Amino acid sequence: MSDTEPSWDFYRTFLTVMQEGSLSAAARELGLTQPTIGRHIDALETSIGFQLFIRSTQGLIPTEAALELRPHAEQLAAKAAALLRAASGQGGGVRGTVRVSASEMIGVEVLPPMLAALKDEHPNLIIELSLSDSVEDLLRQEADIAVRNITPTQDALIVRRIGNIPIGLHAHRRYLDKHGTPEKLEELPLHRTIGYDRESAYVRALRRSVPLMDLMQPSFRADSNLAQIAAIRAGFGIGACQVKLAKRDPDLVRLFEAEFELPLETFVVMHENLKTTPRCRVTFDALVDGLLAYIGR
Amino acid sequence: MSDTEPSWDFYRTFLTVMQEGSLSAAARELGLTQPTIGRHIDALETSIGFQLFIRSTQGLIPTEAALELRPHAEQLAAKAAALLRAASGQGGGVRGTVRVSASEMIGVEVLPPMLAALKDEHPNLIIELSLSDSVEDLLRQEADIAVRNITPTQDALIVRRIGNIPIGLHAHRRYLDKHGTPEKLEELPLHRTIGYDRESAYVRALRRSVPLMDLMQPSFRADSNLAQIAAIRAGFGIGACQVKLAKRDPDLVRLFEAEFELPLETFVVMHENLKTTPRCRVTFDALVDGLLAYIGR
DNA sequence: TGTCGCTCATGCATTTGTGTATATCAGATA
DNA sequence: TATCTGATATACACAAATGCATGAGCGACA
Repeated sequence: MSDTEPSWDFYRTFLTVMQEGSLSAAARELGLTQPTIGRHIDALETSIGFQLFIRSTQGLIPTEAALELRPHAEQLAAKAAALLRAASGQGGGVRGTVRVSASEMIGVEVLPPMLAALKDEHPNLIIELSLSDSVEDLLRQEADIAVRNITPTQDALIVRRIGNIPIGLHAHRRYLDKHGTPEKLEELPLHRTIGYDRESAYVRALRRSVPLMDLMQPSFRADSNLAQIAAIRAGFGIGACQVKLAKRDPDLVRLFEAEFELPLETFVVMHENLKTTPRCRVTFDALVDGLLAYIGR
Repeated sequence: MSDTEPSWDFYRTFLTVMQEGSLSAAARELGLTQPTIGRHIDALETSIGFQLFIRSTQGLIPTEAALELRPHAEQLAAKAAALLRAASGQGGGVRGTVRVSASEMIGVEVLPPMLAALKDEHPNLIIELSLSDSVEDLLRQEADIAVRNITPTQDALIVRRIGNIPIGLHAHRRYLDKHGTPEKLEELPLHRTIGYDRESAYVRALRRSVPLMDLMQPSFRADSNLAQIAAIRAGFGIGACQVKLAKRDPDLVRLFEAEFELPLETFVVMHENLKTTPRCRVTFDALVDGLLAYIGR
């Protein structure tokens, strides 16, 4: 065990090897060569005093220790990326990289036009969009700004409440023509429905507020809201999706408009430290304005 | 502006230069030479595309940009240190480095015997003690375990409430012999008292709960509780300190035992991810047990 | 079985980075 | 003014890290 601190570059190499699964793949990723990567890992291992990988001819198998160090290396990488983003914003005016995190649905269906307009206004702005629902993004600085659907509990965050995005039950006209349009909620179990795959916290909360959900045995299960809306559009059956999104397609029919509507609370969140940073400031404002317009105030 | 990501080692060099104020000092700190440090900074500057320091013959003056990047580099360093601590704990059993954060008072007067006993029990444990009251330590992983006096609001933390450490007014017998012992609280303004220098959040809360405090114009002001207790011990005047600590010195007299007692809530806090880590687990337990014993259950 | 594609390991030439030594400048002190 | 101590910058030699080329092992597939 050497007494001197290992090069921080070794941590990056280590993480890349963990992510890619082999020295060669990590080398391609980092723009280095496989022998170099191998030597980095060797050096890191001797430095910390234990083995990180079991070498095999079909790749590297991480040891327990390596698995335990991985999250640390990921956080390190997140910080390094955040530093680089901060650096990219230097030089006056609105410039540099801003990283936005949003759910798949919001990120794919709702944000793009807003971000496009923002880019038109600020040509020097580079926008990264990370599709994730993790609440910890901002604190780990994996993103600068997040669009979230639950109240952020953490301090040190600037939270702007947008309002409720209405969720309704929808089906494609083609499906309804073939299988009939349910008149009463009780008929729902007789229909092909689209639901969640795993029992996430959100789904459990949903079950509590809508007891009816328990009766439904979805014939199409997907955790991805995007996959769900794709299934609705494909005429697979009846599913829940944002009312505003469904309205864009004239062939999507809303069902039980009076009886069924879930509110999806929406927030735009940013770390307090970034509020004076021009690139984050304008992006935050643009998202707030855009989303307010989207829900129709 | 180069397109390739700078070496993470450059970040470490940058931070050290910021901390030390010169290339030469940073070189000594890092065990490298001044030309090497200079080249690192050069490389980092060309990589991010703007100047970080204005060179002068008596050191380096950081630019605005450098000042803005510094906190990012510090967080990066904290993460790197946390990774290394995690690595130090590998290998089975209780081993490696654990970093404890506590207030000056607790860290100097209360913890040392507990930590000594802990070390006796686990010889392979290396204990780092960081004296700080910052609440963000744990989230930034600047420490593994913290002893705090306010309720931690953040999620993802394991919080163990210890109880209240009683704070009382005390003076040295020598002072009382010379200036008399106040009989009523109203006499306090006539005495030499010891108080806080700046209006911290804690002091404001204290003022609210003890209106009398407003009448006192401390003749000795210090933010450091250690300095305050030192002043009490030196017979400077009347000040507040932990009752348990005062009891250790037979010449310290408690005043207004019936009328004045502030509770100092105490918690031991750890990040949830560390609860399965042996070195953190045993240290957490030792601190909880030790502090419970200290307040006398 | 032979070949292709992937992997890691190793020897060697080259590039890159580092250290040593030195020059230069600014400020404090006698 | 002379001197000492701190700082950065630069030239040059050396050490260290990297890339290249190659060898060898394993699995998929024809």
